[in-house]
Amino acid sequence: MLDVRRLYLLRELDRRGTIAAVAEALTFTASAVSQQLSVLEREAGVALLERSGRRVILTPAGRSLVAHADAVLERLELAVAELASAREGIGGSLRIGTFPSGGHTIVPAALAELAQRHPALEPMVQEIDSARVSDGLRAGELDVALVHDYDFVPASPDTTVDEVPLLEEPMYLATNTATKTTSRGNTLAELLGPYAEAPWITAREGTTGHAMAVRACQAAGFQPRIHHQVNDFRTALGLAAIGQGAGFVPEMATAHPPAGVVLTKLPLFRRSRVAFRAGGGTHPAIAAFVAAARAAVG
Amino acid sequence: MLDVRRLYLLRELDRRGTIAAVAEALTFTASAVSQQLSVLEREAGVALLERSGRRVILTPAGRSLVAHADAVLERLELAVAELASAREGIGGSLRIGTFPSGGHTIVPAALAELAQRHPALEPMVQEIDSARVSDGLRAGELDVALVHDYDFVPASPDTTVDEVPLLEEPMYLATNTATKTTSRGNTLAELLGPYAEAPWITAREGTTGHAMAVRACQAAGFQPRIHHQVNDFRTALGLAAIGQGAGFVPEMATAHPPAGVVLTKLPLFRRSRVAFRAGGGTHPAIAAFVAAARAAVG
DNA sequence: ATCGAGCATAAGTTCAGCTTAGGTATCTCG
DNA sequence: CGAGATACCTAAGCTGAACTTATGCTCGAT
Repeated sequence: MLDVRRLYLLRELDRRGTIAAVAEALTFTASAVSQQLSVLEREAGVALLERSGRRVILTPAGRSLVAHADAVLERLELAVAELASAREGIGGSLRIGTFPSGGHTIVPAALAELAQRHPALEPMVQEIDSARVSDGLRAGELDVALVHDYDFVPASPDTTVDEVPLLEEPMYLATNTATKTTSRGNTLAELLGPYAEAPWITAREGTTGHAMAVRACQAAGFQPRIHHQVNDFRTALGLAAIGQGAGFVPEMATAHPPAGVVLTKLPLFRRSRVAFRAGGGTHPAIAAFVAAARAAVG
Repeated sequence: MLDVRRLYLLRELDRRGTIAAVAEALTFTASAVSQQLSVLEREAGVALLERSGRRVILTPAGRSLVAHADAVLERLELAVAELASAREGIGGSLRIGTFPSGGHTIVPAALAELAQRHPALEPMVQEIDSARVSDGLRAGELDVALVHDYDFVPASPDTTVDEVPLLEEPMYLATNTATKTTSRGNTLAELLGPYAEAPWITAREGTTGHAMAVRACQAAGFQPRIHHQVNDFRTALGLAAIGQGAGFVPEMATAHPPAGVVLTKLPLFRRSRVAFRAGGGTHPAIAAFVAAARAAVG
């Protein structure tokens, strides 16, 4: 019988790219991971890895084995969820990951609801970059996470993670009274066009928020001149208010804008979702969090 | 992560009924099995077993966990099959189980075919009672097996075993020239009725062949007086030939009947199939055996 | 009553799987 | 182009999980 722990290592290698990264994530030494993968390969009787420069890559056989590993681990997750729901009551710790603006808004409301309904549950919140959520879930560092994506920046599909939609909110263009121009229409190009030469305020490079801003401007026909890179939407609004440029903010951040800001609703959306390990959706603590998060967004 | 080896033990306990039987089948001590199941139960956080007299039975939670174990192990079997097909060539040992009359006829023909096509494959044949085939497959003592069932004796469905049909053959009533009566019809009752008071030759008590004979006679309206219990159809034909009674034989055994035997085709069928572990159907050696067996039965 | 079957627990043993240590090949950068 | 960093592998030693052995307890059959 194939050892599922070794299949798990193979899967992590596929996702993380190097043995060293797998070892680091699972707090082993690289040697241990290498040895276990060697054993797996010997048992398989087929080459699963091959060296490529100083790293290793999976052979086709290795990749198809990862697909089986995904299926097996998903089913095990389902079994764990069922056992958890068989235990009476919801309790224990629940590790929650969230993107920063989710932390401000959805999370406190959801946690208040959750604490009231399930006092034995100990939520542990942790801000995390959306791109690292999948790794965190697989490694067991997180049980559930709030994630989002934008138009123009589709999330890459990931079979190891299940997601339930939470919220779809329009993005707003934040400018100020001085720079505001009367728009001639309400397509994205018409709304953004007047700011083709303006300085822009975006999220930090490498984030999906940044990519969304760039691609939205490109779709409107220009390359934005980015002056400010801040992840905090309140800061972005503050900069826009004092005429430092134009920026994108989600509806969630528009509740109490600073004086002088002008907000224009855009035909551009951000979708927030709750993510968890594939098969984990029936886990009572996760299901309770999902329910609380949905209640929190109304 | 749940340990799949422990889930495997739980599944075997569900199938075999006692910890001692599981231990015996897997060549462990009962103590080892008991300890591992205790650990599984502790990890699960739910009662999986409860004592019932001097044995243990699975709780509902335990049984539902077994269902997950079935799914996981089936997927692992699929992975193993795929790895085997990725290895170039078909070789290694293939453990074949067969019921006795299959051993006479189908198996030699199939093995000749198999040896010609795949000389590196080492078939290992073993006669085995059909009732024990499922256990043997799960325990890895067998890779593939010829099994059969009869009308009136349906095989109990088993999710851990996949089967492909091989042959459906009519059963024959074997009598001799002296005792033969002219039948007035061709329903089972009409054909068997004249022998209601005759002595009968059946397979040994506890086999499906025995159960079939009894139930067929009951369906024809009488309780057979069983004088001889032999599993070997040649022997049964020999007894019938010398006027020792009436018996049932499958078409497969009617090729060269002894002198004096009268064979009457009955509206009663025996179905032969090839069985293997669920998920194992794509294993190249198993697929090759299935193909050879189908070729052998024409 | 007695005995065997079945399971659990305690204690001792063994080996799979880990770390440490050291070596090789590859990539990067001054 | 040489030095250092990175990534992996192998050898050797160590540790704990999982096994066996030994023992006791309970239940059911004779």
